[in-house]
Amino acid sequence: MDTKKYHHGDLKNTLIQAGVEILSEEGVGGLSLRKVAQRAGVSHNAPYFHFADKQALIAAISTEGYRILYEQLVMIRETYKADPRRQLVEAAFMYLRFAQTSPAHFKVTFSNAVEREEAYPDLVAMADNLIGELIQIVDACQKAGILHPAPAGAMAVSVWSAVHGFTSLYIDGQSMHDRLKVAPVDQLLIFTLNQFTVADWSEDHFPLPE
Amino acid sequence: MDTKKYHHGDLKNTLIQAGVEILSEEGVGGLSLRKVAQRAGVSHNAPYFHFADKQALIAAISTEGYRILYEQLVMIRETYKADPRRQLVEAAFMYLRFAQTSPAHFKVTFSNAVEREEAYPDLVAMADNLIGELIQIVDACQKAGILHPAPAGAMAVSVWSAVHGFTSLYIDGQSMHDRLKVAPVDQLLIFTLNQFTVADWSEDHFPLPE
DNA sequence: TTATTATCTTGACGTTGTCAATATTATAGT
DNA sequence: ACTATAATATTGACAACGTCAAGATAATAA
Repeated sequence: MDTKKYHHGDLKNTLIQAGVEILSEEGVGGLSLRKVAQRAGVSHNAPYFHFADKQALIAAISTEGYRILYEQLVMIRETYKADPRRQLVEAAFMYLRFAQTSPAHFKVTFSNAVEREEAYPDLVAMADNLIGELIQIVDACQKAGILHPAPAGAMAVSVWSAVHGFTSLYIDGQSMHDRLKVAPVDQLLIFTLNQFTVADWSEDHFPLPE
Repeated sequence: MDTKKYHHGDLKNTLIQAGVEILSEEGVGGLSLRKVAQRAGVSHNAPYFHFADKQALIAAISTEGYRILYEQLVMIRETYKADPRRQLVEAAFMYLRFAQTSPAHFKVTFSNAVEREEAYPDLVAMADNLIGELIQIVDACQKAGILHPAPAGAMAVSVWSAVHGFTSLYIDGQSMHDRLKVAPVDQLLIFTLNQFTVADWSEDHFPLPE
C-alpha cells in the first residue's frame, strides 16, 4: 500500500509472496527468513525493516491465508446470492481445496505459529472478516430453513469446526481417511455437512459440487 | 522396553519425557534436540543413538500424545460401559481438556510436524488404536439410537472432525470463540455434539459432564 | 580375556534468527 | 539547490541449532 517505491519498491509484499512460494515448494520446514530474503533478491537482514522478527513474517503469511479464504467466500456469496445451501457447500469445498492445493500455507495460516495474536491487528482483522462472511452464510441457511435456528454464531462455530477439523485431519497425512477408506473425501465432507441439516439424515441435502 | 540398562538406563523414554516437559514449559518453539539432551543429562549428540533425527523424536512425542488419548478413551469406555451417550460426551471433553492442559503437546501430536507418517510404524499403530476406540464408541451410540445409523467409520470421521476442529480452533488463540463470545466453550462443545444426534436439535441430548 | 557391539562424548560444520555498525537512498526543510 | 533527517539496505558478527565424524567407554559375546 503505502510501503513502496523506496530502494526496492514493495519489498514487504515481495517477501510475503516469496514466503508463500517457499511454503508451496519446500513445506513448512523450509521456511526461513534468510531464504525469503534471498528469493526476494535482498540481503539476509533486509526483512527486518518490514518485519520485527520471523513471527511477524509468519503472521503476515497467515493473514494472507485468511485473505484468500475471505475473498473466495465473498465471491461465493455473490455468485450464489439466492442459494444459501449452495453457498455453504461451495464454501466447505473451497476450504478443502485450498488446504489440498496449498497444505503448507493452510497449516501456517491456522497452526498458531503465531503465539500472541493480539500483537498482529491485521491478522485479527482479516480473521474477523472471514468469520463475518461465515456467519452471513450460516444465517442465510438458517433463514432458508436449511440449518437449525440456533444463534448464528454458535452454529457458525460448529459448522466451521467440522469443516476445519475435517480438512486438518485430512491433510495431516490423511491419518484417518487413508486408514478407514470408508468413502472418497468429497463424499465424506458432504456427509459431514449433512449432519447439520434440519431434515432427516438419510437424504442428501447438500449435493456434490461440479 | 528393551532399550534399557546401558550407560544411562532408559534414555529413549527419558528423552521423550523431557521433550514433553519442554513443550509444556516453553511451547512448540522451545523444543530442540540439544535442550532435550541437556535436560536428560546427556551430551548434545546422545539422542542420535535413539532417534534418527529431530523428526523421529517428534514422531515419538506425537505417538505419546496418541497413547494418552487412547488410554483415556479405553478408561472412559470401561467406566461408562452401559452408557454410550456418556462415553461420547466424556470422550469429547477429555479431548478438549487434553488440548487445554497441554496445548503444545496437542499441537505436536496432530500438527504433522511429521511429514512421512509411514516411516514411523509405532505412530501409525497408536493412531489406529485411537481410531478403533473412537469407532467403538460411535458404533455403540448408533446401536443405542443416539447417532444416525450410517457406516460407523463415516460417522466417526464426522464426529472426530467436529471435536478436533473445535478443539484446534479453540487453542489456536481462541480465534473464533474470543471474538464471538456466543457461549462458554463447554456449552459450545455440547452444542456441536448435539448436531450429530438423531432427535430434534432443540433438546440437549448430551449433558455437560461434572 | 579378548573381540565386538551398543552407547555416549567431543569436536566440527553449515544454517538459522537476530543484533550492531555502516552505507545508501529518498524525503523534508530551508 | 543543498543540507539534514529519516527510511531502507548491506555487511559482519554471535549464539543456538541439526547433524556428521571420530573417538571413548561400557556392556555383551566369544
